[in-house]
Amino acid sequence: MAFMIAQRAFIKLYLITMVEEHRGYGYEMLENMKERFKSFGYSPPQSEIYRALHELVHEGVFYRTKQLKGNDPKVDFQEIVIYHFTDDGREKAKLYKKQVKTDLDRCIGMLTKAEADNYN
Amino acid sequence: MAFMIAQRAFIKLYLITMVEEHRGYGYEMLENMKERFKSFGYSPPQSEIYRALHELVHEGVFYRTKQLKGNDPKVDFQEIVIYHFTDDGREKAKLYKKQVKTDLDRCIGMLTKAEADNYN
DNA sequence: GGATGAACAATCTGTTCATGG
DNA sequence: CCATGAACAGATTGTTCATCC
Repeated sequence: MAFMIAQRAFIKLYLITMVEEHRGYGYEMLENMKERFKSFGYSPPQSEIYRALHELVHEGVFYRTKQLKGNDPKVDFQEIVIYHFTDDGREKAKLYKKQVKTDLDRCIGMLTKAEADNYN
Repeated sequence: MAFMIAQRAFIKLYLITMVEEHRGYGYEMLENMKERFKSFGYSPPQSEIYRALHELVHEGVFYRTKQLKGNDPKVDFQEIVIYHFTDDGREKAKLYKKQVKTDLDRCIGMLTKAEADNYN
């Protein structure tokens, strides 16, 4: 058993939730996470977001489509990659989230214990 | 800023507290931590304990003395390494613990937030 | 600046090996 | 088995570079 939850798993958890909510593409999700954790002084590195996305694709949870960001190609040629659940991806994701939940609880327990054990 | 607290820091925290309480040597502290976290399925690896101890010595927090485990050399020749605070080690340790406390709080906050954000 | 991807280097961690009583 | 230490291999991570619009 590992010590703490890995950053990778933590990010995957958020990515899955964001895809559930149809927030689509990498860069946007990166900015979203940065904003959420700004007050914690944590800024997920860009590379980790993409690695996590690639892994989820590789694991058969997501598949990718490409589209232009703007609806009118004349206006914006920026191509973005959108992620969607595969047929059994939703089920896989559900299971994954369940496992992560267990791990989150375990980590919170250990950290709380450490505070109790080491500070008055 | 790193994502989560490092295992190294977590272990150092416990080592400092244990030395404060005059629980002396590496192997014993290892067993102690294993026992404490057994229910969490976490078993700190032996190498990490020693690395953490070496670092604390290197950082000038601890110094080492050697002694035989049994008081009677005829009974037990097992040599053990005892750790003590250096002159300014106590102060350094206090500061270190303070920093770790901040980090523990931060981590608990992030993990709790993750549960709130990703589960119902 | 927005968006994606890959390469690279550093760090951290887990397992194994080595030594001795 | 108790006790310490080091070596080694692998995984994770952070920074940087590359590319395109």
